[in-house]
Amino acid sequence: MNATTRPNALIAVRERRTRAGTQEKLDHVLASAADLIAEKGFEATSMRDVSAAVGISLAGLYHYFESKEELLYQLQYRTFRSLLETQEAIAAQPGTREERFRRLIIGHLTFFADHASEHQACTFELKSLTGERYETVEALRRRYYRLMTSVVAELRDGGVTATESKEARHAALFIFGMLNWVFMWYSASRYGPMEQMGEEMVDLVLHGLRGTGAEGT
Amino acid sequence: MNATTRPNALIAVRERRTRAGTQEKLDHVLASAADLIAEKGFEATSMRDVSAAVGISLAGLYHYFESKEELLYQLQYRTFRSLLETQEAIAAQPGTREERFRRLIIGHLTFFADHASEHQACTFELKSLTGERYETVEALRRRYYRLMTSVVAELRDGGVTATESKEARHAALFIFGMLNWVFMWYSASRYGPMEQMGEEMVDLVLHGLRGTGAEGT
DNA sequence: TCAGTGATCGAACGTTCGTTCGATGAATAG
DNA sequence: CTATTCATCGAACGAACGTTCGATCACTGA
Repeated sequence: MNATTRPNALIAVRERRTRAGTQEKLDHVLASAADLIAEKGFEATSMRDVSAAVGISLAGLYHYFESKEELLYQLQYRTFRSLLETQEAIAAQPGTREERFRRLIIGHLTFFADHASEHQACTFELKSLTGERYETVEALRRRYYRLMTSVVAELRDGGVTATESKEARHAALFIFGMLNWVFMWYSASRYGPMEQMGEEMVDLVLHGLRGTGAEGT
Repeated sequence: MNATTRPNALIAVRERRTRAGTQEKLDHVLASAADLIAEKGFEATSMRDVSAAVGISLAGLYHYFESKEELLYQLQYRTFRSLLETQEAIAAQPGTREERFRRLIIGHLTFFADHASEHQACTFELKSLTGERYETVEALRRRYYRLMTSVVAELRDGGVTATESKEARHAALFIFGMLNWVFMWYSASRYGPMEQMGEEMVDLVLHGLRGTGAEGT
């Protein structure tokens, strides 16, 4: 049972003893790496770039991550894990279907507005992970997709069908496109707070382009 | 006036005399490169990969493209140019606002369904271009954005306002998200023809999640 | 106090990368 | 027919990459 080759060691990487402050430094490395990856892409970001940005030596970086892919895996895994916790808590709160949908949309947007670099690194570097690491992150992603799809299907199908309709599942995928594409162009200074962006998106999805007119100038 | 350093030589690369079949081979190289870039990403795709996939030598590749970035530029420029021609022709055809909107949505989806690799290379490798090459492609992208936004604004604002409303511009960006995200998960065998996907998307955008109910099972 | 180990480092290894060079067929214009 | 240009190639260059190694410090538990 070797620690480096044990197949299920992906999650419990930090189980061995560490000195105080090590976890914080690891988080700092991941945050800096996310910024670099968001700016230049994962392949174009070298371990030397990361080591320079975070202020430790190249060899020292390998004390925290056994490989470059492991670094990206940790980044994606922690981000999705945190998003899922946040959104599942939001989905569990009481309220009408519309209210739950609205809270999830705004929850997604505000979460990634606070983690813009992580969003880029998670969205555009999907296939930079391989094998078990890819599957583990993909499982999280699927779980999040199912959460959102169930809420969309409640809205579209009226909560009367046992299984989601094909159109509802497609609509959920369309909505994911809106949610994630926002970060291709959004900036708070040009577009105002993300919460209002979420309100506009909810209005579009609930009522269509002609809308209720309630949000007019 | 050196051909390699002249600033405006980006478009008219093929102005010098070529032998018969050269243009076809150039297109073939770009198509193969698009497949590789879509599969592995631009940075991870080496010139050696491209040369092997297309069956010419590494040095021979540099007869067609002066650099790796020029190859990506040609790929993106030609793709957007072709998309713009197609969609501007569609937008010019007669019909109601709803019909024009529907034709453009389906036009976008079917164009990239036929050019899936090019879509990935154009969407996820934006910032792999630099300087003038980036600006040239970005100008095409903006032109396409304005075309779509004007049609969305006609629908949302009822064609009565001289300038597009903020909400209409945001809605157009949301719709771009749907349109482009489709290719993250779409496959014809699992989801059926892209035309129907477009119909469902148009219904969602026009009437919202509760919709008209006309497309029910 | 002192062994053990967590944390960090400079230097190097082997590989792959984008690009260039000089040479050689193959087509074409005069 | 011949000079020119297009098209193609093998080989190489220098740089950058991910990763490893062995050696130090600096804590920490007994």
